[in-house]
Amino acid sequence: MKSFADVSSQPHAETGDEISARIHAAAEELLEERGIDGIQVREVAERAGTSTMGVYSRFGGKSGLLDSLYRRGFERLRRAVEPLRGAGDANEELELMADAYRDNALAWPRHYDLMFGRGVPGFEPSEVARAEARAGFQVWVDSVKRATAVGLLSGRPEENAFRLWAMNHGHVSLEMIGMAPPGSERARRRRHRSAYRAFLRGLTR
Amino acid sequence: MKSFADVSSQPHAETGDEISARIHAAAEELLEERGIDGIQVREVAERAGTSTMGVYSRFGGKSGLLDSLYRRGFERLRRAVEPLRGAGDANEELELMADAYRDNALAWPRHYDLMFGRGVPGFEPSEVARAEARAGFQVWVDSVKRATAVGLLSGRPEENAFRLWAMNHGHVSLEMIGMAPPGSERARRRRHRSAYRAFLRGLTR
DNA sequence: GAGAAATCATAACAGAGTTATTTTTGAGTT
DNA sequence: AACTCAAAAATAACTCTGTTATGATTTCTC
Repeated sequence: MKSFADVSSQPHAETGDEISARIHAAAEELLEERGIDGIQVREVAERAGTSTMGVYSRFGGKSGLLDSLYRRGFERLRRAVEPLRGAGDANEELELMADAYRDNALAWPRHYDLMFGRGVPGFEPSEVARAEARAGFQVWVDSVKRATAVGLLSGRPEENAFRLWAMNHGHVSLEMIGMAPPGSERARRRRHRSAYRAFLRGLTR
Repeated sequence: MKSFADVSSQPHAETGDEISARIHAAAEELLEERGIDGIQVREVAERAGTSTMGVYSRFGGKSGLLDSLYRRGFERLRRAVEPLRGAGDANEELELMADAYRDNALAWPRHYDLMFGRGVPGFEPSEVARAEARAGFQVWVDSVKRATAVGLLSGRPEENAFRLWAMNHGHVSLEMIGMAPPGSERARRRRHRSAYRAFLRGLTR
């Protein structure tokens, strides 16, 4: 794997043809099945019914493929969280979003690894991909704004949304590498949720 | 890199001889110089003035070497935080520890990557190494206990210490992958510290 | 319908971890 | 002091995987 910078303009799989979609799907399958280093160009190509060159002509190589999966991961996360806007009052909305964040991460753990860099040799997401990832963050900002408007939170929404994200990510991430205190899924879920509540109390003036 | 499980009993570099120490030092140098995939067995061996086999006979291969670096990373983190016990009142102590956590992570970013899995192909730390890492967590628990005793925090110390850790890790980790809102080092440091303060408010009943 | 551009299959290349083989070294014994 | 044998080291070979090269083929454009 030599260069990553020169493939950042590769098309997202969504926009491609049938074979691109199959390649993408095969890579995604392998990702969750075997982890990030289970994604091998030859294997992906074979599963997609094409040759290794297909991955190069369509995605610009492994890096482009990973970039595409990265974008898919953030897109999926956004789609899990976005529909919750307006669900219940401002507090319930944020609580549900925090839950959804954790659920999504644990449902697609290897994807989450990719999105936050765990286990990825020399991969750096392209600028477009990173921009998309950050754009998904806007959903959080919006909900925090709502909560601020009704007096549930105080302070700059961007800052508080980032704190909320950091709290969520910190918990999920430590949980996923086995550093969280032991406990059942129920207990861990409860821990995450109560962390959200403490977060809320701390940011309310 | 084929197996990781069978090298977990390799000695820590500390306990080894002179050449082990040189190998370890070379690997550490390469880690911070070039990142995790800059650690190449051949290069490490050459810098240490030995042959590639030295890495195998002494560390059991690359995985054992990474395991040793992992342990070193957590040890260094512990050593950065531990001396702060008893520094100032319970609140100042925790605040200083949060600062020190961030400082250590940013001073040794590639090490931090290794400790929390960023960019590491198929590496899984050995059980001993993970146990050591978790043991370092006890320092936090102790300080949180102190804070709880003086009424600064309420709730189970283990839980709160974990939340504190998760908050710290979430912030540092997002900052390191460039997902934090833009700002100077001063601004980012302030953000991290104010997150600690909010954390504290949230956990005080 | 012809030429050009992209794509595909196959194979060759290169880097890096690992294993195998041979050489050297060093301790213990007589 | 010479010899034996085991451990460690050096060198080379092996393998896996990302990448690039090379013709052949298909597809798109004019």
